[in-house]
Amino acid sequence: MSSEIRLTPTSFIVLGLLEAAGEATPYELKQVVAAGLGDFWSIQHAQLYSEPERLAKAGYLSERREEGGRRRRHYGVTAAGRKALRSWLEEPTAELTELRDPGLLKLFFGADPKSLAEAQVPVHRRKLAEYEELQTGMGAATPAGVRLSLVSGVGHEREWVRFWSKLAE
Amino acid sequence: MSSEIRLTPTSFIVLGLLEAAGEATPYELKQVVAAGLGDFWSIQHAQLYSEPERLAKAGYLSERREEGGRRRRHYGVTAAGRKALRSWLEEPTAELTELRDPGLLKLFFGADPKSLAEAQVPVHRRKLAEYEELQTGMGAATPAGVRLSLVSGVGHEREWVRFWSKLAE
DNA sequence: TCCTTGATAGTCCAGAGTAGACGGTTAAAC
DNA sequence: GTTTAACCGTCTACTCTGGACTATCAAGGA
Repeated sequence: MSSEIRLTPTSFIVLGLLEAAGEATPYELKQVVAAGLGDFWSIQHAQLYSEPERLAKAGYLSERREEGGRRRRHYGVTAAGRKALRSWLEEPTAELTELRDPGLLKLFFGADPKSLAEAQVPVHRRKLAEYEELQTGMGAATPAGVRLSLVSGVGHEREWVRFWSKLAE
Repeated sequence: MSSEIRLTPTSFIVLGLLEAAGEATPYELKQVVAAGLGDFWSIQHAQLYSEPERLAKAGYLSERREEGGRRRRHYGVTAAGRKALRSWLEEPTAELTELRDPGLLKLFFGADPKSLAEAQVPVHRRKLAEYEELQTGMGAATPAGVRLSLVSGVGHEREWVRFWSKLAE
């Protein structure tokens, strides 16, 4: 509740995950990210340790540290944190996707389309299959936002497979 | 040709652009990026000043500085730079796209799909139109890689328009 | 001729994010 | 009990970001 800090997408990821989880350690956050969210917004594991600390110092999270052993830190969202998350969610954004595709970059600069495509097709196929499997595994309890994000992910992976497959011919 | 440095995507963007341009100042690179490449891999203008300096110090670029006035620095690719670029281009990559979409992130965490979609549809439509216009403006001299990257961009923008339009209903 | 204005061009810095090495802790199996 | 593998956390060097700030130059008007 002291210094004002800039809230970045990373901040909202931490706030959003903690809001859903109730309370969690950085390690638990790391697992949640690895289980799915990481596909939509990659984040370094070290940040899941440093960012909560930063947010706690600014009053957005509460921190409880274990006494012995691993001395894990458990974080929870405070009222201020909840409010910041709400107002971020309520504000629609007109920002565009930031696309960073190493393969596309090479293609742009003149790499051989065919050999590039041959490397890209299988990984995109695999990703697509992974998404589709996640989709069939979702129950009625899955939040709408999570479901819709996956729909988007599937659409884009299909597009990639289409694109690279054509180049592979 | 002294210190070894890590070559990042930023490095290859600078090398690739300079290879195509022959020789250029950071400001000129900035304009090229703004004219198109920036859509595929965003890069901060300050980096177009610092990165060439870093590359020059490592021997990948030559540097010529104007004597008077603005003291512009003109950079060109050295043999070592050309070699590094070539071997990067020759190595296909299996890395996946890093997708960073602020709107999708909000959706994931429970933002209202409809109002989000209403903000997203117009900007994606505009981007799509911009890409299509670029496409029609391309001549026979346009490198294949540039043309193909645009094809990919169009495909993804269409996908975004499709996705958000459906949510806007 | 000098002045204003706007486009052109370059520098700087604090702080956020990345990549990955490294080191401790714990439970289970042998 | 000791080994082993999984679990968990910290650290550092470096890259990248966002944006403020300053300087240079060309053109047109007074």
